[in-house]
Amino acid sequence: MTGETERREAAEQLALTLVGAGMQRMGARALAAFLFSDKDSLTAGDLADELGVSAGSVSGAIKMIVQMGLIERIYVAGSRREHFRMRDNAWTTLYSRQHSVVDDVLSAVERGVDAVESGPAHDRLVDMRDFYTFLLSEAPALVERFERLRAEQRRGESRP
Amino acid sequence: MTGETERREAAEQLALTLVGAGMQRMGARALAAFLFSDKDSLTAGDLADELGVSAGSVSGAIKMIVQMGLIERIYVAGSRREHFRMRDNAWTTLYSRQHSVVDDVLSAVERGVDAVESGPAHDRLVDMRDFYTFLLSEAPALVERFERLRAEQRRGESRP
DNA sequence: GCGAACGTTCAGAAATTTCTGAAGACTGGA
DNA sequence: TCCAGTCTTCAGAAATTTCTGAACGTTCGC
Repeated sequence: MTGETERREAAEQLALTLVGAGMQRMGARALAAFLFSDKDSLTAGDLADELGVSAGSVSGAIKMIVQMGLIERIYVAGSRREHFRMRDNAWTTLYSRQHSVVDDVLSAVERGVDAVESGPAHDRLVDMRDFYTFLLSEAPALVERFERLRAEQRRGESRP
Repeated sequence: MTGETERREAAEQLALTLVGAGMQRMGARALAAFLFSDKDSLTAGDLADELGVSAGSVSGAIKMIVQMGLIERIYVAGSRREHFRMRDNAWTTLYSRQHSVVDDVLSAVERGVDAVESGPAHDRLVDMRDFYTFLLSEAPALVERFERLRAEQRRGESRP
């Protein structure tokens, strides 16, 4: 709908929001660059130019969002450089991985449940454990439902 | 099951895990103190003693976890101090509030969808929007399901 | 092998966050 | 009104995180 300036601004705006949501600054900016790029893939050098930061920063940012499962390396014939692009199922992947953080919390809560005699504190810890256990148990079905829904939408679009 | 030392250790362990999950240090320690306490309520002074930190730090930590919806102020007859305790539905509340962060992200994504001509970037942004919109739409039903489940469990326990 | 193009690592600089302690504000009792 | 107890605020100190730039690998073409 608009020009390059608006695109950049929207990208930076999204990056800022992600930082507000707890993401690291450079990782968020790099992610936004991937989201908003019409190229098939970006290299570390592309990112450094686009974001105006050092190669070192880019290296760290890429490492982070690769390990979050949001981008992946792809091999481009005839290019020696490392190309990256967003993964197809980036968001459902991210959602699932975030639950491993919940797993860690749950382990710590479990330890608390064991360490505390029955009483108010014990009950509170059990409540916390029960809720997050429930969340974990429901997550896969949620993702599955989303994917089914999306598949249906796609079918619907292709025969209009 | 054990003594005061184990309880403290389990509390500090949980606090550390929460920090790893992105929570602020002092807020996490205060929250753990509430979780692991058998008292009906804690005052700012109690917390400062328990955690061994300044009144200023405690003030900030309490403000934070109140605003997260995890603890609430209660009025204790005959005491001039401010008493706090964990809220009954702390975890479902937290889960729901976290989604207002998602709301912010969605707004930024929406802006991106508008700012970008159709093409790969546009498609990517639409994908992202669709997933998080789906998550938001499913959250209330998820919480409701949990509460129904818990209510059933409680009924089961009371007539054994 | 050699050299050039890229990427990574890491020590230190810069920026940011977090904590403290002192000063101040509020509350209820005398 | 004054006072004592309690909590909040805020400037600056301390700790932590983040970024840079230079040195070091790696890889590929020649």
